[in-house]
Amino acid sequence: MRLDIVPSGGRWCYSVLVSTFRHEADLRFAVQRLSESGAKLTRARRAVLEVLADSRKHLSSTEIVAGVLRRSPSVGRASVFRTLDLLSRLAIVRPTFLSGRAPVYVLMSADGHHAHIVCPRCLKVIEIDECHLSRALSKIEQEYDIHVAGHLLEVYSLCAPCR
Amino acid sequence: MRLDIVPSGGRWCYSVLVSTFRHEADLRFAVQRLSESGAKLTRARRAVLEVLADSRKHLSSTEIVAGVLRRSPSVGRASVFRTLDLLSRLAIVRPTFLSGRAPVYVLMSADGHHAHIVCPRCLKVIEIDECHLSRALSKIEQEYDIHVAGHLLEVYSLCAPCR
DNA sequence: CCCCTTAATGATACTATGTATCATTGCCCT
DNA sequence: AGGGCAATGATACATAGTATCATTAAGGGG
Repeated sequence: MRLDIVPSGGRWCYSVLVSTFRHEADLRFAVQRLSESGAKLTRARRAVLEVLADSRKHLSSTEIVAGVLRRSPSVGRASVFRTLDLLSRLAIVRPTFLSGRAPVYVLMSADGHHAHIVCPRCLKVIEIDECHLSRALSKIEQEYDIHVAGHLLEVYSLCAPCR
Repeated sequence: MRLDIVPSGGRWCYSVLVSTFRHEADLRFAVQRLSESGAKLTRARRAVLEVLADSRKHLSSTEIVAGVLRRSPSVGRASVFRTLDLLSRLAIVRPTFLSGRAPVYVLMSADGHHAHIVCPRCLKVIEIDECHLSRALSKIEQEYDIHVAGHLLEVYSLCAPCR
């Protein structure tokens, strides 16, 4: 079972991840990466992925647990956390600290990157589709003699209404 | 008291921040930003900053609490967390998830940015001094009509020994 | 330089988040 | 279809972070 595409968030990750699944395609991609890694597609894992895919907003671990219990009451709390850890190791989600009370899981794209803008006043999050980082990353690859597997970019900036 | 340069990490941040204070200059910058914000420079806050400044490695909230208690036994647990929250709101530190068991606080530079490479195998962290993002950020500023106040870049890549 | 205001503290008790354990189940390969 | 073993669910637990509130001390104004 191939893991560690990105370091696991570990204990605290679960409480701070929020989903940005927005399309059926994201769900299919996640299921595929899961099965490619050798992990079994169990009821608990399916439930977590479905909750993430169904949500139109970022979810905290608490919200994910609640959603899973609503959908599949027999799924255990611990399995939700285990699944979030797994998804995080597989770079399917990535925990970030967006706001104090609503930490979130962000979904990494298929090639392992994610970018968003956070407004520090209203805590709104704007997903960035194209982050224009390829040039900068090439330079970093050269300088540090590495091969970039993925990246997370957070930009802090007031949004238009807050300005 | 001007806050919210960057959203507070909130509850979970404290356990996942790690310091990257490495120079006296960083400490002075932090003290200055603290006083500029209107916050008082108390014994508890001084102790937290000194622990961060003294460490040559990333620290979890638990390690920070321990370090503060060693240095100033009278400082209360809660004040350490309150201070970490404050520092995070002032963009002096920023919580990130580096590894499962050793989440860390990263120090933002004076102009509000930070970048590092994380090796997903050995969890080593390499700080990036120059991240070459200015061009990419300009494009993002144009596209989204924002003025970037700071950013965090995490690059995931195996380090040389692990490759 | 010493009050005085009030932000901040420290102590305690508490809540919430994540985890170890382990007997049991069910996924998936052949 | 069956069996091995990954994964589960339940429970109890450990640890991280917070609310509360009486008390203290930072630091600005007089």
